[in-house]
Amino acid sequence: MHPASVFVMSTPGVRRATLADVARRAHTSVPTVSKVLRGRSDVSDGLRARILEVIAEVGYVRPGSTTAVTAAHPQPLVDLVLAGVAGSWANRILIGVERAAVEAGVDLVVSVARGDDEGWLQRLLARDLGGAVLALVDMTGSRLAALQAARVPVVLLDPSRRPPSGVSSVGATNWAGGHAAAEHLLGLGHRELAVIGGFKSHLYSQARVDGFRSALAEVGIELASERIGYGDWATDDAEEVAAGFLGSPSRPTAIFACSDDMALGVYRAAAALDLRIPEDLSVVGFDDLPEAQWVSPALTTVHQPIAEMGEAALRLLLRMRSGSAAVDAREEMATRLIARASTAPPPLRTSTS
Amino acid sequence: MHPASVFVMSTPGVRRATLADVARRAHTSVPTVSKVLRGRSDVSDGLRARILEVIAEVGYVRPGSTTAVTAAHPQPLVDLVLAGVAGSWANRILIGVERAAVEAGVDLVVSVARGDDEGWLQRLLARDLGGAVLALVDMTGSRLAALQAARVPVVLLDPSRRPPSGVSSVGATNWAGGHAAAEHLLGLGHRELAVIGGFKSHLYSQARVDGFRSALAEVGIELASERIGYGDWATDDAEEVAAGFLGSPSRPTAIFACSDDMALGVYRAAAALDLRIPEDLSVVGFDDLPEAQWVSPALTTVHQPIAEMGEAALRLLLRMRSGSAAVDAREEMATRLIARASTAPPPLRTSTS
DNA sequence: CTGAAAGCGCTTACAG
DNA sequence: CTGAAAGCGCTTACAG
Repeated sequence: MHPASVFVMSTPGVRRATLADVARRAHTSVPTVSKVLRGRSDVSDGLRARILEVIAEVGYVRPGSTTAVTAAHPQPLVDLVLAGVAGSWANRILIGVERAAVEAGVDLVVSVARGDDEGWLQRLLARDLGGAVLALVDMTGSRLAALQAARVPVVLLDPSRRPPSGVSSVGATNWAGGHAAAEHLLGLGHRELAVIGGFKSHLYSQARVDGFRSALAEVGIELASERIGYGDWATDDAEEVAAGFLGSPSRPTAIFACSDDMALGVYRAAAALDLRIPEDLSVVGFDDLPEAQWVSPALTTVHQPIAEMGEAALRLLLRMRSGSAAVDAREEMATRLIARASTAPPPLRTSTS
Repeated sequence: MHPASVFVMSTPGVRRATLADVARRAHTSVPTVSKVLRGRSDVSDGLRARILEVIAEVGYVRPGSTTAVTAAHPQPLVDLVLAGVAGSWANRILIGVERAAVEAGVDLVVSVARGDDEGWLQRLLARDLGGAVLALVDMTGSRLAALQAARVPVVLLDPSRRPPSGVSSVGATNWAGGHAAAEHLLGLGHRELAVIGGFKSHLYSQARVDGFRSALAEVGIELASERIGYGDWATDDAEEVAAGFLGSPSRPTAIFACSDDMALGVYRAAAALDLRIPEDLSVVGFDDLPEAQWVSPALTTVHQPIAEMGEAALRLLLRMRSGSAAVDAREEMATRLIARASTAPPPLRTSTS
């Protein structure tokens, strides 16, 4: 770097360059730089060239210029794109992202992407923003490509599929969460366990089921395929799957549902068979939605730090933008089991296996 | 072209007004005018009003403002400023405002204003956006003044105090809601009623209490002053007030709490005295938060269409911006009583009054 | 609260 | 050509 850079005390980007900065680095005076900027002819070609060079170097922009307002926002905008803004999941994401945005002094543009609507993408590209956190369930390759081509830094928040290389993401420790659910049930004495996963193609479904299975394997329990079911993440579907488990002769004493919504389906299936929770059946969910505290009995579940994931996503984005983080980072926030009233030791059985 | 030149077109041939011009005409100093423009609070209301008048009169525009740029290329951004982003109230506002924004094809910048932090205001003024919906509990006159001086259209969402003239707002029919609560309880046969309001200075508290009182007066029941209490909108404070009502010899058979949070305080006070709801005591809340459905017994409450208020606020803002709505409009969205399990006919009494 | 004073970033007029 | 000096519009820090 040029030795004269010693004069540029503050970090570039924090303080906007002034005419004085340019003058100093070009070894000339402020009035002369002003002349160059105003297109006056009474400046020698050599000096003008040197000044123009420095102007480009330090990124000087005239106050009030269009570039100044559009490109050099003192506080840039960052996008948060959500599949919807209603619901606890979206709200907690927003809480976290907003918290980090306030802290960093950036403003947040919140867009909603519904189905095939690409209005948000067009507007985002038109605005030429500082970056985007995408909390979309379904992020197609073409949309990502458009963002990459426009050099918009992007972080995927809890993507359902493995992101393409070169795309950063933030998620939760799903495997560890499934593992913790199994350990909790094993610790209570359960040996007859079943699991209900979500869509098989979803990363977090696979990871939760795998973590659960691994913990069982560690104590020598093989999870039979009849004890693994899959739902569509929603209550109704899980109710059917649970009914299948509970209606079989080798009824499990505990079920791990990979979402709280699905755990509620297990509640319903148990109620239909007059099985009491937790006396006859223990249930563990995943997510820790607000409902988990309200339902009766209160649901033991694996807490996902959703707001913290949002916070981490925005921070990662800002680090990527400033060049201090790789563009294909992956961060995972820790999950933890919250023991409530839906789990207890298994009922005593007449026949011991 | 200098952006400001577009604005100068409105007064051709005339030198652009400066702070000094404004100061002179307002018989004050340049620093004071500067303060008003930046939304600082340390200017007296009278002086601020005079300065704002002169600013409008001479058509002063902040240099470097993007007014011209925005006029040439309307950036479809609108601000939503919230006191916080967590909680059901904020979330429902956001849902409504976002819905209307998507519909209108504008993007939403969500800012959080915490206490005395004025970062959001500085950023908003720097961006010079298409307008702002302010869902702040506490909107000081100095901040509004800065927005008015910058010609940013503004709509206050459910303001706690009557907005100054020239400022639009959207609220709920609070008086009608209090009236409906009373009618519901009267219809069940209650004659011994009490009410718990929120902060006396809050518009919506006064209106709810007044509506309640009016409905009683219509059937010839005078609400005694011992039957009117005030809390701070929160559960704890309301519990104390309710304990006072319920501990008195002339115990009411029904209590109307002006917020759901306060209604939960009534629940607690009743539980502490072994009073059953609704057999011994009927309770009506206000807001219809999600909790109202989850608590036991489910709370009868006055529903506030919060998302719809958000929607209305953004629509009003866009109409104001396009000139098809007055800048001092007031819209009220209808509340409605949702009867659940916390209200029933009053208990039979041995002594009839 | 109010505004005099100092300061900042830029422009203008002009001496060399 | 070049840049010191004066000036302009605005902001900030602070005395009263």
